[in-house]
Amino acid sequence: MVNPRYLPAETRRAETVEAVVALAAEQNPGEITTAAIAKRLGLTQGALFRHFPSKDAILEAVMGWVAERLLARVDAAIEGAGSPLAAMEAAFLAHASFVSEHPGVPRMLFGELQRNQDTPAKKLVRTLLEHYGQRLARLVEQGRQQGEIDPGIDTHVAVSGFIGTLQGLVLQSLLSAEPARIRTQAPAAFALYRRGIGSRP
Amino acid sequence: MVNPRYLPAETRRAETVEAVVALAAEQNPGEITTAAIAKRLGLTQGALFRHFPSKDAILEAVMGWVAERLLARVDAAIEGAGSPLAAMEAAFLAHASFVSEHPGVPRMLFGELQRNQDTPAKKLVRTLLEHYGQRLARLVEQGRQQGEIDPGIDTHVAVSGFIGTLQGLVLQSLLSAEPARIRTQAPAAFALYRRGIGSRP
DNA sequence: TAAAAGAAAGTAATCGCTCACTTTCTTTCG
DNA sequence: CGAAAGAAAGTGAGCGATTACTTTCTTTTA
Repeated sequence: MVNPRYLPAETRRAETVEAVVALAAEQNPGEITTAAIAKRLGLTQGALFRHFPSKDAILEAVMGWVAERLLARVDAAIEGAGSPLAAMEAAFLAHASFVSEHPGVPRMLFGELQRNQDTPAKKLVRTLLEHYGQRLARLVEQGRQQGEIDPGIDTHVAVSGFIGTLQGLVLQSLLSAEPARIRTQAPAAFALYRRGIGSRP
Repeated sequence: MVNPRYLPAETRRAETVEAVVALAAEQNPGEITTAAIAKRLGLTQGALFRHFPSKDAILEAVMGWVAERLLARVDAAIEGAGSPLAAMEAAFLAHASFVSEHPGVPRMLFGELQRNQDTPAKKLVRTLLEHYGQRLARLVEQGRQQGEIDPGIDTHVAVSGFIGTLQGLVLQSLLSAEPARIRTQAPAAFALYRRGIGSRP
């Protein structure tokens, strides 16, 4: 946070996004003000509007940042795995790791989904979850074909359970105020989920 | 919402709480204003403060309402079940049913947990989840002793998974904007969870 | 190449608006 | 009638956004 002033616009926008992500880890995302963002950047509040036309545009940029980073890490994890079920585990752990590093992210996503208006930021979240769900659904079907996943398991239920299991970890970390727990408890949580969907010998 | 004016204070307070719960189903709980609550009651905004000293006091009353009702229904479901695992299923379905009727409730709980300040309402949510977790943990241990639940399953992980599975349904309903889905998909979701924790023959 | 010109980035004050809460007066009902 | 409940109007604080101006960086040109 010890940045030089008069940064080029693109750099400033990137730092703004990261400032919001950091702030969301410390306080209710819905209560983040433009003044708080500016203070973290060492700027005045009005300066933000040189780089973003509105506060919603800032949130939109943040959601784009999240979607890009999260999907990239999940995709990388999937790619390196040897089987569908192993890919799901790798994705689960990568996601947990990402959320552990950025504890404000799931709260922002959830908070954005709750808004009644259909903001561009909200649309970004929906497409993110859509793409995420598609990847998972593909893995579930592959796993079923290869005999790793029980044929009686419905794909949609399996996907919902995957995300729910992660969300359970997020909720726990919200209660304990220890984001690191998401990462440490992730393997055990996935093991439980794996028992649920896995085929039986 | 076609109420007579000049209700006794206690009745008015109860209606206020229900109005907030109803509003939370339609819009972001964090953006519910006292003016919106009053409008739903057919009152002027200032009249609310005849019955509650502050907005936070209203939220606190709402959380108390939720805790009482939810735990009562979950407890009733548990009591009527024949085995620990059956009790968990009954609790799961009762919870899903409750949330289906009051879709704003999980969003309010989650939103309240996110606040940085330690409001009385937030404390109520924490104790609610604590009590809930205790009931579940007891059932898990009983189930393990009776051979219904796999001895290798960690109690804490099982509890977190239970709540997470529910949270997954909530998230899905948030995306589809169909609260009824929580109820209809609940049996399949619990079946998946049950496979995860159940003992194997 | 160095000074001038212009573009880009930031400041500080302020505006319009919304919100939670207060105050004063009025209505209802036992 | 008197106490409780509500209406109506108002207060002050905080918010996002705008504006006029200043500072810094970049490009042009004699």
